[in-house]
Amino acid sequence: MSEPDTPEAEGASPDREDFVREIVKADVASGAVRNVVTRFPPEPNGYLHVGHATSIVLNFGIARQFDGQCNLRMDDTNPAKEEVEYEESIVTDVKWLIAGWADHCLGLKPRGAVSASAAGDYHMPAALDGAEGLEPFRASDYFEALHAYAVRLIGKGVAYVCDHTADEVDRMRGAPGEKGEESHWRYRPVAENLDLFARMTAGEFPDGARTLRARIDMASDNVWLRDPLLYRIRHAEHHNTGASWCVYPLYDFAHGLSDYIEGITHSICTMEFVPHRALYDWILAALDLPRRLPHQYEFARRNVTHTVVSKRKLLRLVNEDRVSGWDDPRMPTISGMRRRGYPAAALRDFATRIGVGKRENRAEFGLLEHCVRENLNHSSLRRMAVLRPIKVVLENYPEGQVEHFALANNPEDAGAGTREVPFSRELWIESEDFQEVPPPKFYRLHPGNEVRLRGAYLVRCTGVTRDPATGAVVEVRATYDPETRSGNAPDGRKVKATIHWVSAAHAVEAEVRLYDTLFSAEDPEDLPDGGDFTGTLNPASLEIVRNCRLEPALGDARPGQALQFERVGYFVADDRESRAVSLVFNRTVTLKDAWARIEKKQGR
RNA sequence: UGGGGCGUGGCCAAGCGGUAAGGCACGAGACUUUGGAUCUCGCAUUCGGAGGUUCGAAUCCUCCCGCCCCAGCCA
Repeated sequence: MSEPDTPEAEGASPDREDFVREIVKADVASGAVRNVVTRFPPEPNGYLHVGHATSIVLNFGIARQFDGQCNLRMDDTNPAKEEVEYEESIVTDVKWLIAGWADHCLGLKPRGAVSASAAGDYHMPAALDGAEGLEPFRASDYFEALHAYAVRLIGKGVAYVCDHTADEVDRMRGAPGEKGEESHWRYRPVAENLDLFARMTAGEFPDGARTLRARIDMASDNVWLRDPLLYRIRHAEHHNTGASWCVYPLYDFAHGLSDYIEGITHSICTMEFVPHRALYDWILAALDLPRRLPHQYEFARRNVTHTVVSKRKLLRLVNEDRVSGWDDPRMPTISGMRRRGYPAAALRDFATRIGVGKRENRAEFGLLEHCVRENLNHSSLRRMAVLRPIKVVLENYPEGQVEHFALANNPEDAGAGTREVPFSRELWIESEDFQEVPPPKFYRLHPGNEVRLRGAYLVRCTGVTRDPATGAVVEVRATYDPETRSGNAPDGRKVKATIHWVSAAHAVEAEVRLYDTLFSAEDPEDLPDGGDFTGTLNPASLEIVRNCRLEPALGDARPGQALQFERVGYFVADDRESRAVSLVFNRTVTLKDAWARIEKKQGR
């Protein structure tokens, strides 16, 4: 089959074929669907996380591939759990994730609620691109429409007001495998239902006193078809509609109709909603709607090792101060990953690589890191930073002399230019780059050995200076070869290692935060009986290193700018914590470390 | 014990009756002024299991096994 799809803005992740795309493609080919419209409908009761990211990439990716659109919608039908703070973070995160990739597919709407057409249809298509004052769609902007649809259902005799208590309803629904019991009010006359529903809406009854239910089949094998609840009474203010309502629709009633109102063609959700599909279809079919009906398709939620994505658990981490907040760089939230320095394109690449399927899955965290490294290798500025400094004195380098070396900002990208790095007699090097007694295969600095100082000279270690009291090495002594300026020896001799350095006199100090996975366990939720997931929290997930010595160019690092501290890892200045007095850098991800593997093999 | 979904290498995942893609991880080597990057090579005689249909089965049929979801007035 020919592939009309165009090459990607980011060559690494072409839109992949998956079962959802196959369905969409077939619908377009058959003419069943003309304009593809998907939607991303989070409930604003928490911050978006990696799982949402994969859903965003799927939904916007499809919109993008088929020249359609993807509506951002707040699924805000529960006034008790939702907040504007979350809504704002969701908009920010979605825009950030799709920026430069699918912005043109983002479906938004003008302010305000839907209203009915003359024919009584409720339709709210996305606003034209570039229109003023757009905002996300909101299920709460359909409350009026939803209510009208509920009244129609009552009028058709397929919905009724039920007076049973919550406990009774639960009990009468019956367990899977047995039949349910019909409500005493199941055959209430239409007029009485209409009156009661109006009075529920008017606030005559307390919370929980009555509900509106669909009359479907109490004997169904599918428990979601056993007269599901459509509306409940909640005397609560809603963050969008204020005190206008005291009855609120439930998910199953609101969702399919919201899809219909927006003209969604493919409503993609996760596997746990498979049993709900029959209800989704029932509601839409029962209303005799004039326009094409949306359809629901389900895929398996994507999981990642060493983390959790349940909102309840993420909320606990925040509330119990296990992390500094929703955007703690260790959090699997989009805002956390952004703050940690993960590029949006890397997240999209990750989502594309793990694919879309119906199987349970848990992608390795290492794959996410791979995607981040691959992106950053091409985009980050190289800098030198010594995290745990030890001083090296070049015995034969003139005191007071300063040279400047022009080092490439990115060897992978000649266009990135160079910057000047000062060099002098006293330097800081990484303490782990010096070993007084070198282990096997250790090519870096040790007495008698010669190494290259990146972009500068070859130096040979001549010895150490010790603290007379403790005997500890306080300083490494070395000589440099003036003939090796810029790193090559005229006699052609080779060194096996290149190490990074910072001129002591010119160094900038900073604090660096090293992150590891938040949880030690691959699956933090796979617990021995009765255990709590916080028990698998990684005690070493954050290490703060102070008094790091950085090359001067890092003194004015711009927050958000991707950096590679050569030989150490990728970093980003923290826009929240950095102050003039002490810069703070977050480690995005380490560089791959072949030496660590050798050490491991050597059993150390 | 009802209904539904799913089982392809360590992880993810193509495959849609014609003889097991790809990525990550891992291993070996080359190259290297980042022990980074890059490059090369290796890595499932077999697709949860057992039968059957077929010239031919991961793909079709039957039975079995395993895992997950569903009894919120949450989404």
